[in-house]
Amino acid sequence: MKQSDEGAGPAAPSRRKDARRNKETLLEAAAAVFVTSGVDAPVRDVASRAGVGLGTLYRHFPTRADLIIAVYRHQVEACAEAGPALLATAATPHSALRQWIDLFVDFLVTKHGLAAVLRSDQAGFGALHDYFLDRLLPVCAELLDSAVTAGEIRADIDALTLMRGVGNLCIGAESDPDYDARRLAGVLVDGLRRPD
Amino acid sequence: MKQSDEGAGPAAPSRRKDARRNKETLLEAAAAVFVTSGVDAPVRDVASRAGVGLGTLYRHFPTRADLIIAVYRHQVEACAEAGPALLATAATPHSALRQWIDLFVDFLVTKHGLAAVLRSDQAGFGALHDYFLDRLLPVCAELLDSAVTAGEIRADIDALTLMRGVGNLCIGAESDPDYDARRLAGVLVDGLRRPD
DNA sequence: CGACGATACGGAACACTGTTCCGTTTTGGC
DNA sequence: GCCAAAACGGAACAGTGTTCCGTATCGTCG
Repeated sequence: MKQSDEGAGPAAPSRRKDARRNKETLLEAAAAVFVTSGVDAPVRDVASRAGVGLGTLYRHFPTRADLIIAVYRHQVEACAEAGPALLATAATPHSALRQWIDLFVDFLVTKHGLAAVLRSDQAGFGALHDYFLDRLLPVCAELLDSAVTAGEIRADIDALTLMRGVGNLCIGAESDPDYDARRLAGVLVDGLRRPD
Repeated sequence: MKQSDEGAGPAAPSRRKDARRNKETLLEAAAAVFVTSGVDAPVRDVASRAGVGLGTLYRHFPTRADLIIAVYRHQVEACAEAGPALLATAATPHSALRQWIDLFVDFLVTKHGLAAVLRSDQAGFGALHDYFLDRLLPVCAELLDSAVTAGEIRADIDALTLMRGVGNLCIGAESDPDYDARRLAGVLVDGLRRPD
């Protein structure tokens, strides 16, 4: 309902060897191109780097967002799993929240243009936005709730607003050494503390 | 050196009546189109709404950024002038800073897509970015310095980082009622307070 | 081993941008 | 009224994402 391969299982790999190989090649090419040219790199660059035609790329990844999701899925999963872990090990819920936000910011800041495209309303990027939210919002909400329940922070900021805010703070951070998104995110999380 | 009409005086208006009229018409058309379709609206929409050709538009506003700057110049000026005024009337420098940030956020949030394009690295938008910074950064720096000097806030966030952060927080705020950029900016400014 | 249908491939073609260019039209001074 | 300078209009160019379909390849089945 949300995406092609989310509705009915893990999307059985093709029976054809060339198809499987091309998909793998495309993922590697995309990862390489994203590192050097950012996630906004022309689709043609990815296809040609992989040595395949545009049609092939689009069959495997119907939209640009699907390609980006596939490339970064592992890291998003890792970030999602880190939430509960931090909650268990950190001194306080607020500390866990702060550390988790740091993780999230580091992830975004090291992917050229990801934060920007994450927020984009451009057609076709909705899937990307949705994926991140589906996967990470519950994690953020749990951390936030814990901190609120512990009385450490104010209760008038919801998880969605916080995540979008932090994501927005990361936009452009990778291309400007004078802009310190990490510190800014830290200030934001500081600002959540109960005004008292 | 920076822009067409900034280097050598206020850019003498054309001696031809049709040229002056078209420029005015274009500004009105642009303002109208920006309100309904955002500042990302196709240039063609502005030209056709104004009833002129593309060539005419581009002669008056060599780049899209010039058009946007011209449309919002008044409001940017007003925001810039509000800085010293707030510093003089507010109870504390931090309060003045907060109120000024509120003004800035309100301005950005009410202009569809302005915050996004302000931050954009797209070719041709540098002028827009530079204009905002030239005009508002000194104002922000003064407010920030006053608050730091008064010992109200931490000193490790510079004006550029703060402005870009606040600008980023506003991205997408106009198209999502669940995202409260104003409140988030308030939290950020709260977070600037000396941790003590 | 040799068809043969399903599957996947490649890249030309399309739609939609911003921007440039230049032949044509309009204007204002003489 | 004439004419050079200025401005106009929109076709044409360049760079995107995306679609489409004729062709090539693969895996199976006889």
